[in-house]
Amino acid sequence: MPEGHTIHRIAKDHSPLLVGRPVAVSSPQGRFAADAALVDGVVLDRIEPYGKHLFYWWANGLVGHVHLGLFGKFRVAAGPQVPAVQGMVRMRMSSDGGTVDLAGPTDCSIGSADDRDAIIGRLGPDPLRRDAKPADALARLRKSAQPIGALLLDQKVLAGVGNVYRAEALFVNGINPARPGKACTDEELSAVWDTVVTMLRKGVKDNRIITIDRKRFPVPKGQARRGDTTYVYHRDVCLLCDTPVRTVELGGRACYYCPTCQPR
DNA sequence: ATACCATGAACAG
DNA sequence: TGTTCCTGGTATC
Repeated sequence: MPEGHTIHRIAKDHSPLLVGRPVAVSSPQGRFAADAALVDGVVLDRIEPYGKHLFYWWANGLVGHVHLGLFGKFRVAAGPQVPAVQGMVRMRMSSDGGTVDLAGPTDCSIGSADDRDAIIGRLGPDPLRRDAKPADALARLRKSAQPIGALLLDQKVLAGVGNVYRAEALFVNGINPARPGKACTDEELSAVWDTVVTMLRKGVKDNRIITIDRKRFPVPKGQARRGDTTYVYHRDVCLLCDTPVRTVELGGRACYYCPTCQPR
């Protein structure tokens, strides 16, 4: 399930299978069929990740857009053998390097480079991109009266953070999610940005979300269980202090936090 | 067999 | 603010 790290990892993993080759593009499920025909058999030049979005640069000048949303998933089969379709496959991309199937995306469409620019124009900086300018995100956080928990989910502020990383990034910085952005210090806000960069990069590397850093926050003996991956997200009690975790609805979703470690 | 839930976001009003 | 859409895994009957 996708936050920004998933998207960057997908671009990394799928590129060697598809980029630089002609790709057969189809839509077994049907809804992408008309668009698929626009790029069927065309060489794929690049897969570009930005925040939670993927862009497919085709050699004929068209640019595909995929947004996984909450349910979107890829299935990959390396090698030239094309596997049988399983389940609802909106888009299938197949080359002699491998086959990639996409199911359940919020968006899967073919457009122009201008369409791609328009989408990115609506997004804040992506902490995973080298060209990211944190100043843009920090300025928005600093001036907003909105709760920081809502701001971190807002893709116009910064692109790629989802419900897990927002909770965890606020936790390790001891910030209550309901605190307005403008009530945070510059130091706190830049620490949050740095945390998000570190966490997302680790997510790309691990190909999953593990935010626990035992060097930074030693976990009390007996508190940790095998398989723990977060401090507060989706937990009953705080990993560090055992206080019951609470949630507050922010940005339309439940934000997990520890009332002890993140006082108001 | 059915209900419900999930790391998301666009759109209506 | 509420509604809608996308899929599949797990829980519940």
